[in-house]
Amino acid sequence: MNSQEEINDFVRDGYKQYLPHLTIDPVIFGYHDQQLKILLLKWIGYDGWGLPGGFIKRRESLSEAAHRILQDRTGLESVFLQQFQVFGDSPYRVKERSPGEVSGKYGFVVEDSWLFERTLSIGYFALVDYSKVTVTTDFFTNAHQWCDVNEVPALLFDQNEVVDKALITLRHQIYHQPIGYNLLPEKFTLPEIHKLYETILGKELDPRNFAKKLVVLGLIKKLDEQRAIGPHRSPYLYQFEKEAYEYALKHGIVHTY
Amino acid sequence: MNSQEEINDFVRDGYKQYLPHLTIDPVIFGYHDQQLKILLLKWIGYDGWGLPGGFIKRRESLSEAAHRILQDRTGLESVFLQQFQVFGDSPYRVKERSPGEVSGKYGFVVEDSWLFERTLSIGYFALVDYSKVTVTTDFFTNAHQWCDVNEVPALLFDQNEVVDKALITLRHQIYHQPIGYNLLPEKFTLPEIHKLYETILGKELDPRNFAKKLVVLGLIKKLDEQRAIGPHRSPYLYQFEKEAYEYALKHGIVHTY
DNA sequence: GCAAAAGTGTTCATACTACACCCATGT
DNA sequence: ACATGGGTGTAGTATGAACACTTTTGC
Repeated sequence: MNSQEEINDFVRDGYKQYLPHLTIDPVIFGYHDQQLKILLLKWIGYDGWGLPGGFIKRRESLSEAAHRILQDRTGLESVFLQQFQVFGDSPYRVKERSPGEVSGKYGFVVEDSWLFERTLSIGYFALVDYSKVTVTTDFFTNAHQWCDVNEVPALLFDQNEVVDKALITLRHQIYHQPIGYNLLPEKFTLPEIHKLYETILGKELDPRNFAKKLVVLGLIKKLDEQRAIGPHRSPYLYQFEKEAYEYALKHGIVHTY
Repeated sequence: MNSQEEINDFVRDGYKQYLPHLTIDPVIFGYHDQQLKILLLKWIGYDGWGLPGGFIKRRESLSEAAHRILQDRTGLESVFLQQFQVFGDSPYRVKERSPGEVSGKYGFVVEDSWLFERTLSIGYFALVDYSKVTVTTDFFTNAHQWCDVNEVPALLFDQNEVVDKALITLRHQIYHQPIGYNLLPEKFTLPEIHKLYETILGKELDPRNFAKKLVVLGLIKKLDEQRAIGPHRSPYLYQFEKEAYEYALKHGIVHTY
């Protein structure tokens, strides 16, 4: 969507193709090089950073929409992607936007548009390896950045709340579901997965207890190979146990009363 | 909403007051007399049981809408009410409804209406004491029942999935948050709260371990009173520790790695 | 041999599980 | 006295937390 004609059509008639009042705003967590970042786009017209986002097509299921939006932005298919909350309480989510807020900022004037109406946002979060991502911007966005989760600037609307909640959900979830399948190479070392967990949780984890736990849960198995890593002892390689991993993804870990 | 004029107005022009394409469908869990039930309504025109539900007003926050809908149906304010998922994947949630599916069934013909358009549903669940509920039906619903969670009939659209997911979420949540404040009298006995947990979880819990846990967590405290219960030993009364309860509600219980 | 990172085992404390008997009450 | 439900304690097991030294490797 980049020709002026397409833009006009989207602004004027987009509601014929998309459901109004609803957007999907994915918080895309990218892990790479021992850092956890989120993808932000610079939105023209608002002059600030915000989440990628998109609308749901009228004849498309909700998860299809979420995956499509993620793929349009990042080029990735089949990553971990999960719905976590609908945002509809913030003042930004209740009021209409004024035409003046948008109109003119894109270089043309719009008097009325479905885009000015109130929109709720369905929050999703995704976990990707950001070195594999090719970010695509469009007419409404002219830049992107991978921003450290600890240094998120003020975002559009209530999106800081969305990001906070996504991070809380991710950290909560990591205690109940395995992660890493999409973030690590097929064969990885204990220090690698250990660091992944530390980075996501934002705290240190005892390496012995950590390794023990993963093995006891049967999520990973040690291979008979090692990786050379320069002037240091070669760590062993591990693999996820696919069945145990899938099972834990589906049924969760732990519970008591 | 019961006069014919109001109905017509709602069917024709309701979209001016409400957001289209979105409903809130609360699964209202009612506990009473050691049974866990959900509230179902009989929907005219579909000739089947379904969840209560409602639309979001254009100038109303999402949680206000959820509470309003709950209150309209049950008369209750300030109960435990929580969003858990948006449903937009089932075939019922992707296609439009045909006018023929609705029109005529209410005793009048409608050719086109915002109600025929695709709707996604935001799932909420609530926990109430159903002996305190006064169910209100309206033009579209002509009966209600409290239905045991283990005997839920086939419901409209994908609502069985909604109910299943609500129950799973409730059972999961009970391990991480205290419940009972809205379901038990202010002073209650150990056997009462014990049975509450057993009923919700659908399994037996050792009474000694259960009581111990609640006390260790500091959620309840023993009072110096007993309740007479006929020809048996009088059980002690307990109260929730409000601060600990609120704290646990907000921050959750447990976690490890 | 040295610097840097990997690997590994044990102890202690806490939390969970399982289990059975006596007590209080009204009839 | 008896039937019914309420109340309580302990021992065994499993799990989590804390903690330090040795090994490997390339230079």
